[in-house]
Amino acid sequence: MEQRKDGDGASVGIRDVAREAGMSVASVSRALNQPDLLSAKALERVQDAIERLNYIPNSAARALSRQRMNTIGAVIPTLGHSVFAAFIDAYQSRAEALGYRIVMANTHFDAARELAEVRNLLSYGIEGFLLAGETHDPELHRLLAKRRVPYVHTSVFSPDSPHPTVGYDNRAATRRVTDYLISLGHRRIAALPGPRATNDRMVYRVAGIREALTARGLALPESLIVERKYSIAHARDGARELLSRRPRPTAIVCGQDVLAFGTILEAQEQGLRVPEDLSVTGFDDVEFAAHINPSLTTIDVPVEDMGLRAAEHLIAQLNGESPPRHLRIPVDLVVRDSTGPVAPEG
Amino acid sequence: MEQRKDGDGASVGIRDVAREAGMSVASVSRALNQPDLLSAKALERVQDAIERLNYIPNSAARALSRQRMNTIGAVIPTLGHSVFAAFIDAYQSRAEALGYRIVMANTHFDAARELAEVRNLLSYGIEGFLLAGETHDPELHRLLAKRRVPYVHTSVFSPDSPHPTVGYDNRAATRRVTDYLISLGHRRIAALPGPRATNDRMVYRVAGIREALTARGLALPESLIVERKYSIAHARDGARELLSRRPRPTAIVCGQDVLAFGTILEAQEQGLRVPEDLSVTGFDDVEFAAHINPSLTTIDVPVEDMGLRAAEHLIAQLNGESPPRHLRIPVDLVVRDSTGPVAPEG
DNA sequence: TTTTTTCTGCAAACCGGTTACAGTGCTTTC
DNA sequence: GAAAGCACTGTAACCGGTTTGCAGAAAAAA
Repeated sequence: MEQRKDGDGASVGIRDVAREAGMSVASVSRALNQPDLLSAKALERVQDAIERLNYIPNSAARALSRQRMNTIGAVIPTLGHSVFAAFIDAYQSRAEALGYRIVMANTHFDAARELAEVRNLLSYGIEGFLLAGETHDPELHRLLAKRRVPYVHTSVFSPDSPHPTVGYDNRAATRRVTDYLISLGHRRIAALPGPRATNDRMVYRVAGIREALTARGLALPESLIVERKYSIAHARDGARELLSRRPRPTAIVCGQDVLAFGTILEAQEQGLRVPEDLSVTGFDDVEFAAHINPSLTTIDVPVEDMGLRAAEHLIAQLNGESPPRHLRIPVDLVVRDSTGPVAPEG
Repeated sequence: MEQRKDGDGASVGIRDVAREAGMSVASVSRALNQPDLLSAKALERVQDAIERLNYIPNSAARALSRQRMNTIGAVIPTLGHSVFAAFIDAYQSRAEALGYRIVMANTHFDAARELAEVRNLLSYGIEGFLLAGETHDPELHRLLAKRRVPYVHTSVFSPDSPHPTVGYDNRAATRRVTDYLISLGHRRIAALPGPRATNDRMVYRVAGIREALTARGLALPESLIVERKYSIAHARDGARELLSRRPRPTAIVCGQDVLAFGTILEAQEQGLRVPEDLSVTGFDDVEFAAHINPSLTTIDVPVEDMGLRAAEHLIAQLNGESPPRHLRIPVDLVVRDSTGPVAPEG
């Protein structure tokens, strides 16, 4: 068949190394994979030969033979959101420390695209998947189940789900925020989540707000829920809409810090004081949250820790261990200056 | 040898598909790779069989046989900086559209770690590398050259470099910013870059400031250069140091938007008005730059475009084409409200 | 020196696609 | 009607490590 082969000895194979070292291919392979089985001097001879020839094993051949790639996937909406970026950064670092490589795919909040990506990565030999959230095309889980490929849903904690989760309880988090606002005297509370159709965390976060309100006999009417994409400009637009409602809400619970930042800017532009005239809360506690003016009351999510745990969870599964199916990452309400008591009725 | 094999028909091979379709493996392979060579009905029979068996080709085998992985790497400092995240996001999207996958590695601004990562990814069969900046361990280039693996330096544009670059001229960018400040009457201009030892872009940016000043007979004394890591808190600390110099600088050119944000906050905390008492500039034009108060004068870097171009550049090389060795990504000075004329000497 | 123990080599069969080369059947042309 | 041409399709070698069971060798222990 005559495969392409560089003339310059660019491709050195294990057989070449064996010849150079004056040993068998078996020994070379053993030197690489089970060095304990070799005598010290044999090992050294092999390593010298490897060095001399600048041999780098062909990992496709290795993967084919071993039936493992030592690679796990990260299938997330987008790196454009700092929360995901920091999350994946930690995931990657931990995975690497454990001997795994990361292949990344972005879904851009599109379930069909997510399925296609997973299929693509499966064919690539990916051995485990990190998925964002827990709402996915059912075909996706069917695929993974059929191939027995481990996976973990992240940014959610759902102890009753049959699917492993490593994350936090989104509903409880916004319930807590809302409870806090209620305790400050707020009664007319609005929600500014991200698009719920493509992000189940946002569904839960809105549900949490509603639960807290309902528990106190209050309501979250549809007119006080406005969805906007995750940008400051979109957020301002959404805030404008909410602030035009009459009576005006005294607090807005945002699904994310960027949305909250936009909301504060819009309120200030309209001459409203935050928090005196309007309380605003965020979610995630990104870096700027503590530094904007007023500083943002938000939910702190330890994304680095979550990324690290997700990697460990997946790799434990790959090693045949059975880590706890669900891992809760604790989140905290961080009270800063964007929330305050409701102003006395004017 | 008895390889591990799931009993549940989890691993369907091309031979199984061939059997199911009643055709040869060659035909199945052709159906996947050169469908034109097959008759319509044959193609359909194969596709049906693939569907029925839920066949996903094993890409390790494919890579072994084809001698290509269709995978390129992204070796960057960290995803924690939104600029890199957006950059890689675009890179990944474009690469995927062109049939390539991305494997990521973070160096955390450590050259030794970078070399190790590249070695690691080479053994993985990575066919091309995106590298951040142009200062790297010489061994790295030796390795890549020996194996004839294409690569591209990004975020820099160096037409005289022997190494391909896709990026912008950092020096010219800060020269422009500084010229602008000088035109506003500023004479005592300070620099707040990120750590230069681990980031050559910062070296160039400082050089650009100095060049502009020197051209007007002004100077950038070492006492007016303070390096700080990329966080708001570190930036505030650095700004505090610069603002304690006497006479106080009237403008601070920051190496990055986050640093500029911190500088503005610190100035405001000290009771200085921006831009009346102090002009501040950033670099990158991240999302918040337009929205903070005052909005930030900065250099707009089209990172998405750069990511896309980097992917195209690399893949063109892989296809045996010879793209222009150096590609300049245009950057723009965006004048906003954080800069203004220097106050009349009080 | 003898008996163990510890290494090392051998040679071939994998892993699962790809593809050069050799058909096969069917239509076209003289 | 035979030869030639064409469009498909099948066979089997190959990519480059890994593994294996046992035999032979070297080193360590007795």
